[in-house]
Amino acid sequence: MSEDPVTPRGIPDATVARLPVYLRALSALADRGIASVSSEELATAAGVNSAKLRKDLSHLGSYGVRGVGYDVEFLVHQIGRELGLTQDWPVAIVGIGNLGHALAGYAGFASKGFRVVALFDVDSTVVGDVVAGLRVLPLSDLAALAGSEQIAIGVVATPAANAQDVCDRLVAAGVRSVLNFAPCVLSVPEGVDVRKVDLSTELQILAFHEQRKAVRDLVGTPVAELGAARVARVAR
Amino acid sequence: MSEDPVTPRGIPDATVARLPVYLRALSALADRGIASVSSEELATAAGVNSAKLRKDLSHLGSYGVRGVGYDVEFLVHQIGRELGLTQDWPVAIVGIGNLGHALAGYAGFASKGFRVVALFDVDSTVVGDVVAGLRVLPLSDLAALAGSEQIAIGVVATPAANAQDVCDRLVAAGVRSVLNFAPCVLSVPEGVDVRKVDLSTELQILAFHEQRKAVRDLVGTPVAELGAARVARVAR
DNA sequence: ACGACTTTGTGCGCACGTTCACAAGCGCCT
DNA sequence: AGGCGCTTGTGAACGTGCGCACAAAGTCGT
Repeated sequence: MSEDPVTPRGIPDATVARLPVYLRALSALADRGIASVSSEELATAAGVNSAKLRKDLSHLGSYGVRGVGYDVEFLVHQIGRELGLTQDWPVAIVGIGNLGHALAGYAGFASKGFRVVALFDVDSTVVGDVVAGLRVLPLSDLAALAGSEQIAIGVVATPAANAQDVCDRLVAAGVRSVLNFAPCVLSVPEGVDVRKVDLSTELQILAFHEQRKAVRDLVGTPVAELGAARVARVAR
Repeated sequence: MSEDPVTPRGIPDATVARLPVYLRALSALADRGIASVSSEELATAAGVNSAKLRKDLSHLGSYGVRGVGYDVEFLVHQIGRELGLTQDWPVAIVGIGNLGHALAGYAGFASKGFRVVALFDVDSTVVGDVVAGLRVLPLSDLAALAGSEQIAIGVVATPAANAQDVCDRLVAAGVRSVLNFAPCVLSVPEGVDVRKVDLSTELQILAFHEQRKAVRDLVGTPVAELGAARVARVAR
């Protein structure tokens, strides 16, 4: 539901997820004055396999010259256009706590055409403050913004308890792309995209692997059955 | 390189990535006093397919009673143990800017056994400040911490330019799990895990889909070839 | 005590993503 | 001008993950 395995007749999701990485690597190369790059070099810079990189880029079109490589400047432009970075994306942040503050002030937003245009919070002690040059508005003002300036992307930086309510209001205000920092699942109607950024989840995944490594070290076996955890399963 | 497609002889990566979500949903149920839950209910709460949920859980063992469901309390314990949440994970945060501040004060850390034990920064105007009850140490003190208290997880919250250097120092200090918030790829030796949390990337992915939706709306065609972007490709 | 109902655990087919390996294509050097 | 070397673009094989659908297994009612 509300999730396409592949962008219809277009670029695979896995590829789309990597394009920003390529773009950043290319930008870095451009800053260093490098005009041309081979798939091998770019792949190393982006931390991926060169064949994967080439297949990814081939989805955009046949840019790139055999025997030479890719024109850095040109590729930056093409990827940027494909990602929709030529236009300006108005962003609203809801929840101006610690994280919301940090997000509002994050320089990485502006550099790629994302413009924070509104900040919201329920807490009346925060409303009215000026953060990163913007006055924090009460959450009730969100509905009004639907008519005036359209918001493309809504960022949810509230506690989990309020996240669904905030999300619903964003959707009601016409937002169809939500970036969720709250540790919870958001349910949205068809046609609305949600992406989750979850600190706690990432840490737990790291902890899992860390635990694996610790056990491996103790046992000294390179790839050992973990015992303890699944005695019952082995015994079945 | 340095990335296992599947945890050897163990739980698939895709499953591990979902376990924290299940855990959170289960904790919420437990808080509401619910003792038992079916795969269907839990799957809905976690936003996944029920068959997928059952298969995921089956990797941990055969907990769950046919005709009844899963014992919430017990499952919380099992998933927690599998993720290594029964132990305490010492975390160090490097880069106490806007984001570092927010991370240091993030309550979600403590709740799952992650304990922030040290804060570092290069900036001498920040060093010495007390953030979230911890004194910010100079980056040069990082090496010393390797001997005394072992750090399990290092969080990189610096600008991209410093990230690789910081990461190298963390690894040198014995850290084998890194959570990277800097918008860049980190290269690490074998045996070290890196997970990336990237604002800008997430926004760009949302922008891509948003652009697709905008084009679809304009054209009115449900699943249309996008033209413009790939005329050259069609003509081949 | 037995049968009907419910829910788990999983075998199987399918689609997606990744990687290898190579043919096609382009520039450069002689 | 022609061949040689380099790099792209992609066909094909492989592995992984996902979801359906069903048998196994346990509970509850009578």
